[in-house]
Amino acid sequence: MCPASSSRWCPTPEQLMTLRKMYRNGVRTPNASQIQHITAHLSFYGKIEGKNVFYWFQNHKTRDRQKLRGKLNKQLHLQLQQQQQLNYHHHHHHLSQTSHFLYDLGSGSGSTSISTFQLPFYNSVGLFPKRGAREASKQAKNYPWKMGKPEALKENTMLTTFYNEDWTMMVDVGPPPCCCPKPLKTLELFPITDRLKAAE
Amino acid sequence: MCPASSSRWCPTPEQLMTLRKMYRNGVRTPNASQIQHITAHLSFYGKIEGKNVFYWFQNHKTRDRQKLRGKLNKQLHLQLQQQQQLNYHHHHHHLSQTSHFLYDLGSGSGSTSISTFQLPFYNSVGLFPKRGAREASKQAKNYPWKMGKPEALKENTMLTTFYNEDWTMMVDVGPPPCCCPKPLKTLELFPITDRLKAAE
DNA sequence: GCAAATTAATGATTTATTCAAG
DNA sequence: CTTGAATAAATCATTAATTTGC
Repeated sequence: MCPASSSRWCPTPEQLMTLRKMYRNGVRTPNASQIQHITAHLSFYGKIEGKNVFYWFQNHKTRDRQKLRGKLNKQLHLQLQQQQQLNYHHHHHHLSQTSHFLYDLGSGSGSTSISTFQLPFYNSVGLFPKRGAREASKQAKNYPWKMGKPEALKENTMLTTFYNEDWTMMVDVGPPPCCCPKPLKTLELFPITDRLKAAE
Repeated sequence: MCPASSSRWCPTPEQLMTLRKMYRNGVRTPNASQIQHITAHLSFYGKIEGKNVFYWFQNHKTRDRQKLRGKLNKQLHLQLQQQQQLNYHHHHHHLSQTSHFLYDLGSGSGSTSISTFQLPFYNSVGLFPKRGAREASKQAKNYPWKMGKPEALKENTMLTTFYNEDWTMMVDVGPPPCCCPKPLKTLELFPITDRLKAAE
């Protein structure tokens, strides 16, 4: 165990047990006060500093999340594959019909219980007089997701490669007024300005 | 997860990852065109509709704000507490050497020649050049665990019995409004009035 | 059995974010 | 637009587990 001249804290079993227990009980990011308490009391079992406690919770929380995420990913892997295959078929099925598939997926791929166009929006807006006229009018329009088909996308046949960092950036920035300058598959659609902040 | 017959959208990990990334990159309220893009491309990873994207951003934005607000409130409380503690420390700095080992272990064990007592998060990061950052940062940064030694503990001679389930729970749950039924020493320092969750 | 070598855990730092206040 | 405050994610670095060759 920790060499006498260790440069880092080595929790004793008791300390570890205690920290874990606290974690289980919901402690995640103890504040300074709590850290002090914990440190003070754990110091009974061995050398320990406040920062050790601080770091321990940080790391434990993070790694717990990671572990969980990994699990979920694995669990979803099968379903994912299935979905992807479905999508693949779906895409291929419609591919011959050119532009249709894209927005079809967008608004119709789901069970689409709803006949599309009523809903939620009205809830949030119409019911609340609070909203200013400006917002109301803004939302009075069709919901965003009901829009027409994005023509620019219809020609994209390489989804697998299309989705990438650049695309993300592009979408992030928000659409510049002009449309695709170059009709190439991915990047050309959106002249990437460096500004990441989209206008609100 | 999502049962095949689920009535609501269950984002796949890839979808979630992508959405989060876009959020991080600044997307907040994508317009219809953007939603179409996003939906179309995310549909590659699984079933998804435009409204899902729309709602996701709505909800994420809202919840992010809520979370932040909560955090800020907490921090306010913290700052106050810490200030109080600082004052306390200044007044009682040399009170007793008896159980010195306790807090000494807590904050003075390492090189840590830091003079403690600086307000946490009085962070002057960036003032220090990259190299030697290790040493420098030790002094430059202030973290919650940099707070003063818990003087209150100095007089606590019953750690063995004090540290128990109850204490753990106390720290975990966060302090109930009422103060300790048992006036133990350590508790006095932190009149934990705070429900960790402050008023909105 | 036992160390050197290698790998897995995990402690400690640094970096990149977030929203909103100024 | 910039900055404040505080992470949480990513990364670095050291310790513990373990494997391996003898």
